Amino acid sequence: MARRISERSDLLPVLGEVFRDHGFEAASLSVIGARTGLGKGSLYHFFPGGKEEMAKAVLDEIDGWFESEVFRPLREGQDAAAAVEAMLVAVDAYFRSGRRICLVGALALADSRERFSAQIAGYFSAWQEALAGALARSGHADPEALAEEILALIQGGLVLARAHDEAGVFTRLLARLRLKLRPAGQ
Amino acid sequence: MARRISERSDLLPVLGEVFRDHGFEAASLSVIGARTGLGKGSLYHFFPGGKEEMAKAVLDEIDGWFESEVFRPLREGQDAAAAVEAMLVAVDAYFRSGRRICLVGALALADSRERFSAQIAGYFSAWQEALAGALARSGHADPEALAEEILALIQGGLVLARAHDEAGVFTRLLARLRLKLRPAGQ
DNA sequence: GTCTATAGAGTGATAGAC
DNA sequence: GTCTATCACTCTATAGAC
Repeated sequence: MARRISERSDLLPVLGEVFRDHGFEAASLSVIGARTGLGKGSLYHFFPGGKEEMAKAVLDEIDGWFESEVFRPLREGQDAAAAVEAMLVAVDAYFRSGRRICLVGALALADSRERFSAQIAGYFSAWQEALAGALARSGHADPEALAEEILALIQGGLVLARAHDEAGVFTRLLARLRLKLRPAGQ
Repeated sequence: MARRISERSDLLPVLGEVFRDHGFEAASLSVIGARTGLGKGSLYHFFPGGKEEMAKAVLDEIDGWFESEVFRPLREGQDAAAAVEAMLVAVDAYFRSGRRICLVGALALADSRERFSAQIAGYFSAWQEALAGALARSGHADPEALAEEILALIQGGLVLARAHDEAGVFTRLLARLRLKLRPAGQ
């Protein structure tokens, strides 16, 4: 019974992809076991709270990634317009130009939404506030509404890309968004 | 064994709400039975193909509703700008100003997506083509891209409204969209 | 008798918890 | 691995309309 070096934090990216692929309900412990290479015993050792604890840990990890790679740069970037552009680059990379869905958005629409409502709402609120701040600093009018619109475009773009199974939709929407943001930026 | 008058078409709205509330996977036959007031016998009598046939029938009904209430008016409306405005009114009513999610969009993000991919893609394609036509007739530049953007805003707005459990997001996005569409309209 | 709508016990498979 | 609950689904049995 070899003791394969597994750490909770190593499991989170795999769990994230499993939940993205199947959703929370349909991600069964056997699928999770197959993808992680761990038995149910090990999974419950790392996550005594079961699937719910797994999903919460994944959401925390996602929130942490966006906090350091997206939200904080938006808040602290000297050049606000450049920070917004950097956000678009990071978002395009993270969502693989529309080939990867947003787990937080998907959970918001799912049956299990209430279990994670605090984390879901927190993620979008933090994003919107950080983005609105950067938009305000770069001279855009009504930055809160514009930030809301940009978040909706991103989430809707991911829905449409998945619906058509064609990532181009997402790329086109981001390109149009860039054009719209440019005039005020320089 | 009283013979209560049930028709397949009467069940579809209820089934639609069950799938909206729980998603396809998590909508169990016992939940469906409880909400419809029918036993498994009746459900399998109306839908021999089980849950999958139920969902496909619901998607067909949704597509039919949008076809007659949204897509056809967009295609055939004499005043194209008024037809687009009428679409926004119909969409706001259908999604209860953001309190009701789009089942088609939710399925696009779900595990079961592949079973319904043709219907999902068809719904969004028909919508986008009809909308792009009306936008072109009312004088908008790049109508395909604008139609794509409007669809993404609607879908993203529904995600955000659900994420924040606050329908106001959706209403605000629609209001902003109206402002953006007005200049070219008159 | 036939057809349609109904009810629900019973099937094997599989779920998540531990 | 073991547990119990629940899953989707099958099947038999009904009642009433024709």
